Amino acid sequence: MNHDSSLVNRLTDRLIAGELRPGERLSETALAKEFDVSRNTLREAFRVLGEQGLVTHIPHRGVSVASPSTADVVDIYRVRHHVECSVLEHAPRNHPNAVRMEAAVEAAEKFAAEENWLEVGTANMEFHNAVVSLSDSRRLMQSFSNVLAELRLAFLKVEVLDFLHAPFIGRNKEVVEIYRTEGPVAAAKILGAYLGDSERQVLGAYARAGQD
Amino acid sequence: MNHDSSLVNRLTDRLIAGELRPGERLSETALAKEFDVSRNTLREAFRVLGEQGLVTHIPHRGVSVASPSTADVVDIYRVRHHVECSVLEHAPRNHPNAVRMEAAVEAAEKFAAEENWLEVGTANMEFHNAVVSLSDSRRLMQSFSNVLAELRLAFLKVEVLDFLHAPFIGRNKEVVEIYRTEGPVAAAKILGAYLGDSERQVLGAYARAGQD
DNA sequence: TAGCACTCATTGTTCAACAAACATAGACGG
DNA sequence: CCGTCTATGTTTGTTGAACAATGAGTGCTA
Repeated sequence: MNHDSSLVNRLTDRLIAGELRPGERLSETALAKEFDVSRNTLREAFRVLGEQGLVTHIPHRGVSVASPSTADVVDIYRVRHHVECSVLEHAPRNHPNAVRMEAAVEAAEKFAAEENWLEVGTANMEFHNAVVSLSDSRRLMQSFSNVLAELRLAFLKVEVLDFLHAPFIGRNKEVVEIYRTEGPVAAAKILGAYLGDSERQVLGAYARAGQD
Repeated sequence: MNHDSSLVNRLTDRLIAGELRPGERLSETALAKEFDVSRNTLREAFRVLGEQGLVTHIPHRGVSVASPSTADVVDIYRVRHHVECSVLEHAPRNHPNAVRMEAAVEAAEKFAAEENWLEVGTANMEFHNAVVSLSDSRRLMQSFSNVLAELRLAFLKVEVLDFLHAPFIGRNKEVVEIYRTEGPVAAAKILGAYLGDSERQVLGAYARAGQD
C-alpha cells in the first residue's frame, strides 16, 4: 500500500485526465512496465479501481477504462438526484463547507475566462463534492466522489468538455446564492431542476455521438 | 477473478456471519492457507473488501475486520437517512419491488418466531436493501448494500443481535403498509423516525458496551 | 522505570512459471 | 461466398518462492 495507494492515485489521475480513453483496454504487462510495478501490484490497484467503477473488469478478458452507457448515465444521475438534493435540502443553514461551494464557483469562473475547460470540469466536480460534504458524512462523500469520477469518463467518452460545462457555472452560483438567501430547501429545488437539465444535455450529447 | 469473486464472496459471508470478529487481525499467510489460495490472490480480495468498508487496511500492519466506532455508526446512519428516505419519498406508488419489502417482512417474522436472530438480521438487511431498490439505481443499491454490511459488523461488535432487531420488524411492516395506503411521502416520514430510533438504540448499545 | 538496540514476524513487492481462457487466422466443407 | 472448425498465439488467473522494508516484541542498560 505504500506504493499501492500512490499507484491507485496515479492511475486515477490519468483516467480522469482523459489520457486513458473510455473503453480502452488496459494490458497488464504493458501498464505494469509503464508504471514500473509488477503485474501483481498492478492487479491489486485494478481491483480498487474496479470497485470504484472507474474500470471494468471482465474475467479472462482483462480490464478496460469504464465506458458508461446511456443506461449508466441515467443511473448516475439518479444517484446525483437522491444524494445531492437530499443532502442540500437537509443541510443546516450556514454550514461551514458552503465556502467550499463558493470557492469552486470562483475557480470555475477563473478557468472559464481562460477557456481551460478541463479545469472548469474539475472545478465543477469540486462544487458538487462540496455540496455533498454538507452532509458531514465521510461515506456519502466517498461514494459520491466515485460516481462523479465515473461521470467524468462519460463526458470524455462523448468529447464535449467545453460547451457542456460552461452554461452550468452560473447555475452552480445560483444554487449557492439561493442557499445563502432563501435556505437549503429552496436551493435543493433549484439543484434538482439543474440536474435534470444537465442530464438531458449529457444524454443529448450521447445521442448525437451515436453512443449506446 | 474466476476464483477471486468467489473468494470475495466467501470472505464476505464469513464476515457478516460473524465468524471473523470485528477488529480481528487477518493474517495473510494464515487466511491464504485456510482458503487454499495464494497470498497474492488473497491480497486482491482484500483490496475489494477494503474498498467496500468491510475490512480496514493499515500499511505495513495488515488488514483487520472493520470495527466501526460510534463515529462510524453515526456516519452510517447519516447515509441511511439520506439514501433510504430520499429513495422512498420519491418512489412511485406501486413500485414492483414493494413485494420485496413485504417478502422481507414475512421472512423476518418467520425467523423471529423461531428465535433465529441472525436470520432476522439478514431479513432486516434485505428489507432495507429492498427499500433502496425502489430507486432502480444499480449504483445506489451497491453502495448502500456495502454500508449495511458494515453496519452489521457494528451489531456484531457490541453483540446484541437478538433484542436489537426484534422490535423493528413491526416498524418495517408499518413502513410498507403506509407506503401502500398513504403513499411514499408518508412512508418516508415514518421511516425517518424509525431510523432515528434505530440509531439511538445502537448508540445506546455501544455506550453500554463501553465502546468508542 | 525509561529508553534503546536487537531480533523476529509480517507485510510489500517482485519475478518466473504454468494452466486456462480467449482471440485470431487459416483450412475446410457446404 | 459464407459459415464452421481447428490450430496457434496471446493474455489473464494463479501460484510459490524470494527478498526488502517496516513494525512489534524482547531484553538489556542506565
